[in-house]
Amino acid sequence: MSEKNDQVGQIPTPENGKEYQFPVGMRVLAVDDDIVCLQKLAALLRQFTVTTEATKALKMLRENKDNFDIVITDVQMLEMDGFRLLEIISLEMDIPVIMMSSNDDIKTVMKGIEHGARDYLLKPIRVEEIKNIWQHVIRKTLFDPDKQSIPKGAADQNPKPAKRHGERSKVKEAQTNNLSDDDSLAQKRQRIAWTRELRAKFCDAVKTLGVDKAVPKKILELMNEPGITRENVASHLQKFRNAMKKNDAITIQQNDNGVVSSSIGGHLPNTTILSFDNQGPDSVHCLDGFGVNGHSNSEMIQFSHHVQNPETFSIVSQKPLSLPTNQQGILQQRYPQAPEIMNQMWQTMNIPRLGNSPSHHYQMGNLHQQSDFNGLKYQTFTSRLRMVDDLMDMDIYSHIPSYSTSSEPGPSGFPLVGCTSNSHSIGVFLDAGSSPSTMLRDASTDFSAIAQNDSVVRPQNVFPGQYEGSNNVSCMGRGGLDFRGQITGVPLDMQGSIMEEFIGSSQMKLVQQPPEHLKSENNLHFSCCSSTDDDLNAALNPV
DNA sequence: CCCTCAATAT
DNA sequence: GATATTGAGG
Repeated sequence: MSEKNDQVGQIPTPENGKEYQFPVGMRVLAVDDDIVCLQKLAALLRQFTVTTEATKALKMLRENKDNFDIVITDVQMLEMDGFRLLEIISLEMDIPVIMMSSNDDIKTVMKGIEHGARDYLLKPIRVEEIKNIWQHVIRKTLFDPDKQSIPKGAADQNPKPAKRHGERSKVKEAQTNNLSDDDSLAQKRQRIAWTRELRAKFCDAVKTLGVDKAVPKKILELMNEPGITRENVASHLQKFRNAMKKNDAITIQQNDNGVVSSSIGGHLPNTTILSFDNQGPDSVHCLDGFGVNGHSNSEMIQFSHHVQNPETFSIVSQKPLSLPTNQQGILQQRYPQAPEIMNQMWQTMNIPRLGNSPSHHYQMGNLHQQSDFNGLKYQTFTSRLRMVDDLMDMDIYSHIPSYSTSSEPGPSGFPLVGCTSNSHSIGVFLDAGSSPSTMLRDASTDFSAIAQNDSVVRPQNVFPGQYEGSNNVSCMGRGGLDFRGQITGVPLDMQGSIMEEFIGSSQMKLVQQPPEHLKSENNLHFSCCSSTDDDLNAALNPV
C-alpha cells in the first residue's frame, strides 16, 4: 500500500488535486470503529495514528497530548460515541477535533459544532474533505497560543465554538426545539458498551450471587462499576437469561431419513456424554450420571446416522431415548472410572460453581457433514461451546487453568482442544490456533492395545482408529466449561487414560509430537484442528 | 422501589 | 439483526 508518498510536502499543496499530499508533520489521530473507513482515511493522511476505539484514543491523548495536532473521529461508535469523545477531549485538552459521519442530519451536525467540533466531515471522506483540515491546527496556534478563550467574536465567522465545558454549551441557536436533544451530552444517557471486562465483571457477580439470586441491583453493587446503571445491568441480565433459556431448550433434529426429531427443554440433573459412531452395535457410548449419585436419571440417546448431510443434535434430554440396556452395560464396563475422573478434573480445575446447581449436562452438537478420507470416516461437530459464545462471550475460560502451551489461545481465549476420537480414544490435540498444533498424547499405543483386545490387526499406513471393518468416526471439538461450570464440548468419548492427562497437571503440557508416520505418510496436517469443518478438512485431506 | 417482560429504538 | 433502552405492569 504505502508507496509513492515519501516525499516532503509543505503545508499547503495548492495545486491541481492530483498531486495532493497531506501536510507532512501534521499528526492526526483518527478514530473510527469501522476499520474500512479508517483505512480509507488513513490513505489520505501522512502522519497519523488510528484506532477503532475511542477509549484507546483517549488514552493515547492523555498519555501525551502533544503527540497529536488534531483528532478526527467518527460520530457513531459503539463503546463511546464521537460526541462523548469530543466532549472529553475539549474538556481535558486543547486539540482540535473534527467529526465525521455519514449522517448529515442537521441536528447531528449541530450537535457536533455546538460541542466544539472544528469541522464536520461527511463520509465518505475524500481528499476534498480532508485536504484543508490543517487550517484548524494553524488557526489554533495563531489565535489560541496557549490558553484558550477564543474571542467570542471569532465564533461567528467560523464554526469554532470550541467550548470549554464550564459554560455548559448553552449557546443556543437552533433552539427551535430544545427538546431532550439539546443538552444531549449531559442528559441523554450514554449507551454503554458491554466490553469484555464488563461482561467478566457481570459474570463474576452472577456467579457469586448465584444464578437464581442474581438481580440487577445486587449485580450492580458487586460489579462496582461507576457509569453503569441498574437498568443497564437489568438489560444485560435479561439477555443473559434469554441466552440461558435458549441453551437449555435443546432441539434434536436430524434433517434426513427422518431419524430423530424431537425437541426437549429444561435443566437436567445429571450428565450425559454421548459419542457416536456409525457402525455396529458398539456404536453408542454414553457416560451418564456424573451428578452426585451417579446415575439417578439416565439420559441416553442413540444416535445413528447414515446420512451425508449436516445435522444438528444435542445430547441433552429429559427422558431416556432409545438405548438398549445391554449397551448401557457395555458402557459401564468400558468407562467405569469416567465419572470419578470427571469429578477430579472438575476439582483440579477449581471451577467455581454457580449456586448449588449440580454439574449437569455435557453436550455437544451440530454435527457436520460426514466425510471420508482414505476410507477413514470422520465427522466434525461444532460443540455447544458456541452457545457459550452466544452467552455474551462470557469468559468462562478464565476459570480453567491455562493449559495452552506457548501459543495463542483461540478466538474465545481458550485453547482449542481437538480430539480425534472414535469409540476408542485416539489422541488429543491441543490446538491454539497455530501450527503445528501439539499433540497432547499419542494414543496410538492405546489403540494398539485396543486393537489387540478386539483381535484386530491394524495394517500399516492406516490412521489410528481405522482398521478393517471399523472405520471410526473422528471428530474434533473444543472443550470447556460454561459459566455455570458445566462442561461443554469436551472432546467426547475420552478414555480414562486420556482424561488423566487432563487432570494430571493443571498445566497441560506438550507430551509429544505427532508420530512421524502420521505426519508424513498420510499427509496428515496436524497444523490445524479446531471445531470447524474447514479446519478438520484441512487437517485430514492431503494437499 | 425493584424486578421482568415486551416493545421500541439504535 | 442484534441488542440496548424504555416503559408498563406486577
